[in-house]
Amino acid sequence: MPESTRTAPDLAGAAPGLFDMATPRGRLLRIAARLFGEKGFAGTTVRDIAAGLGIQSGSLFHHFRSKEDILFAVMEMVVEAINRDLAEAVAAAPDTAGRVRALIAVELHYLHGPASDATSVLFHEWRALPKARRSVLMNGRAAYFDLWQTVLAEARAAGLTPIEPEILRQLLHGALAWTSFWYRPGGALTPEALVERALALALKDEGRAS
Amino acid sequence: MPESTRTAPDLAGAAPGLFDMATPRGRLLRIAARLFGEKGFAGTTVRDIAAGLGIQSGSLFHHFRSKEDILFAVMEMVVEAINRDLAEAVAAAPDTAGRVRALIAVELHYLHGPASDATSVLFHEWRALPKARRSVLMNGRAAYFDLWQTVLAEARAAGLTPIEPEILRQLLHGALAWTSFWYRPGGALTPEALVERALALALKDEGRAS
Amino acid sequence: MPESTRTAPDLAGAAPGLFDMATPRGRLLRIAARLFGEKGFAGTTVRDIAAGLGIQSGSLFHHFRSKEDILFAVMEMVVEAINRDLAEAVAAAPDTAGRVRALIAVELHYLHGPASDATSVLFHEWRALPKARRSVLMNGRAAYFDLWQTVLAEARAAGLTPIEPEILRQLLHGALAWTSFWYRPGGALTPEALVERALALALKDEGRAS
Amino acid sequence: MPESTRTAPDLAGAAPGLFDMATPRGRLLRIAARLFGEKGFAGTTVRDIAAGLGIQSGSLFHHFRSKEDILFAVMEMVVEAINRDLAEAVAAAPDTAGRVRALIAVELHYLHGPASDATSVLFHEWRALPKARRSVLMNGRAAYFDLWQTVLAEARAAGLTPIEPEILRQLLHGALAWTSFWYRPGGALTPEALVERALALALKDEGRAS
DNA sequence: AATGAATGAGGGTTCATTCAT
DNA sequence: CATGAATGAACCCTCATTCAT
Repeated sequence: MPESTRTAPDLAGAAPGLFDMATPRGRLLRIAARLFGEKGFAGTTVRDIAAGLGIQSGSLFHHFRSKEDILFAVMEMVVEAINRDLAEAVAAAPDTAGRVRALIAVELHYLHGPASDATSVLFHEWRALPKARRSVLMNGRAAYFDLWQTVLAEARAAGLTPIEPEILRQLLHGALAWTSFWYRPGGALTPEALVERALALALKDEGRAS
Repeated sequence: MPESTRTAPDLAGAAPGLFDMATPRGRLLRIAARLFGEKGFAGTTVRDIAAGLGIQSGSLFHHFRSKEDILFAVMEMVVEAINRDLAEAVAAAPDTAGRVRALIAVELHYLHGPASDATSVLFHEWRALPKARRSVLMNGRAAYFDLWQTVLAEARAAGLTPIEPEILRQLLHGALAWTSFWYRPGGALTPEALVERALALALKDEGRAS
Repeated sequence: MPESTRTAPDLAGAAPGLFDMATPRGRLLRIAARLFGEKGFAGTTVRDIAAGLGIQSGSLFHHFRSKEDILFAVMEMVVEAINRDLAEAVAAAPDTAGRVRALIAVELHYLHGPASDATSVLFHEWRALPKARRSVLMNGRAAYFDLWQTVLAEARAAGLTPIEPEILRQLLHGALAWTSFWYRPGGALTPEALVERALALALKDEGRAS
Repeated sequence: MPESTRTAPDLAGAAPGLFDMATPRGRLLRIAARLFGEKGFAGTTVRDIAAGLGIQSGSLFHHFRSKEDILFAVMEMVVEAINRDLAEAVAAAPDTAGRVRALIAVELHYLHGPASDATSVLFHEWRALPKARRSVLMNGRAAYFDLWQTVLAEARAAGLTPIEPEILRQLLHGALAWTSFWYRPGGALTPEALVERALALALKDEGRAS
């Protein structure tokens, strides 16, 4: 188990309000994120979303011009929030390994904390977007990818991994993104422990598992 | 780069005929796998598949009772083939690290070799199946998961990784499955090199990257 | 010919609005009943029904979840209405023979009056319903069958017929239901006269034909 | 109960081979009649019929040019057979009441004896035929209707019924045809007893029920 | 903003029928 | 005669979207 000084940033408090539940728009996005996450974008109908809000399906279109716009808005919110949190967490970390752990912790926190629905959607439903909008999103994620790559390059320079930063980033991203299919917090494996396992995967001699 | 003696099993020749192109059924599955891989199951219409075969959409239903049956058949074929190849490759490997490499190599071969379409579908479209059929598939994959877990337990016992076998299996599965979104053979990174990177991720002191 | 004092209840005015023509739903049911009666349930397409309403076929499904639901709704309305009218007519009849005549008159009125389309459908298209729904309908008709049987038992006790009530009920029901294939009001045989013929069939020494 | 001297013609032996089971065509018609009777013409597919014969659906069309032709052939066979039997039975009857009983007995025998499937189809599926073919069939039934009408006119002249022959014929036809929906031989009510009940319906002072 | 009836294109599927083998 | 793959039209139904109220 990680010692307290190496503990990942607290997972509970972050992204407490990815969506503003005080506004109809925020509530709509929250419901949509949940449904897209559960049943997929294609498997979710606008009627499902409307029913979740207690309104008629036609009324959705006063808030968004299309179902796809809803998906895009969900993704955009995650992109912005994750960018912000990631930068903060990395800045606060004391050393290279801490920065890698921070990246992993933030990503897992998004995948399994209060923003899990929306983050799942961002990670697993991007193929539902037309190419044009995908690239808009990719632009938004550029800073995020840069940050990962910078930190991983630093780690490699420090001899913590033999793998090229870009490849390692992709492999880790897959490993983390996939956790949304098998990991659920609340079981025997705590989120913090999962962070350590992923860190052990990323870096040699880090993250002792058990 | 891996030395020739440690080279992964040749990736080019395996699974040359996942589908029997001599039969209408085999051709249908091949086209369907490609389309499901490109546009997703929901995004592919039976008319798309029929057009790919040069027949009318109604004619599909002489070969399969439903679109879902086609998806299931595609997945089943991959499951069977991958089970077979995996067992063979592991049996032929000389030592623990070799067995882990064999697992990775076979999985990546399926993801990026001649069966890449079908394998992508298996890995990424399982949510399109009703729960009942998902579990049928999971039964078919039990041997596959067992094999992974056995080998990874062996690796951990040998001190090659600190991560619990089940967790490591899931993390690696995600890392590998995700490659279908970013990796394409034929570029600077050869399939064999990718195997070594994944191996370096899995095991300490293995798979020197560069 | 029946004397005026024995005349069956007036056939023209009853059930003026089996379907509420003020609502889209009521208009839909009316058209559907007519088409099902003319071409059978299987021979009627949802496009036929929609065309009869001047809307698109997809719009039907805002009112009913399936074509079968439309059929069921048509039948249900007849069952309820006929139950009500039958009970009223029997209650108003002065004696046993009058009660039998009331039963026949109401049944024929439904078969050839304003509700003729829907009643034909109820009598002749029940095989188009799945068994489960058939029995729901049968439950709804229990009161109706009971009434017939009670009155016919009374008639037999009075020596008006030698036939067991249940058998007589079935035979009469067939005789009356079948009239929808050969009888049309407006010809030489008035509805009232037809009632007397059916009564003569049911009871000895009643309903002098000519 | 009828005395033995008034017993209806034996029901067991007639129409033993409405269809010639020695020929493929005969077997096909037998299967088709059964399926049309059970599930209706519209509810029966040519594949159902073919499956019943153990052949492929395409092969049906070597015997009949269309599904409708099969229906028509089934009906034609019944019409011919029933015409023949009816004429014979009426000729053999000693008196007016005996002739009415013969008509009823033959009709019920067709509806519930070995030819029950085909007869049900003739009586209940005529709406599945296009008008043109319906009238061909009606021509074939003219002799049959004439016979009924002649006998019923005789009965009326003898004071056995007050109802006009044509109307009585239609009412009785309905009563008898409808038995295929509720009566099954083998129960408490024997076919012979059912004949007597129908006779009691048709004629005053005949057919004592119990 | 919300309604709810309507749209209209498209979806998966069925099925009688054809025809080369 | 039988096959079985294919046809092609039609079927019931879904669903994102529109719009008058």
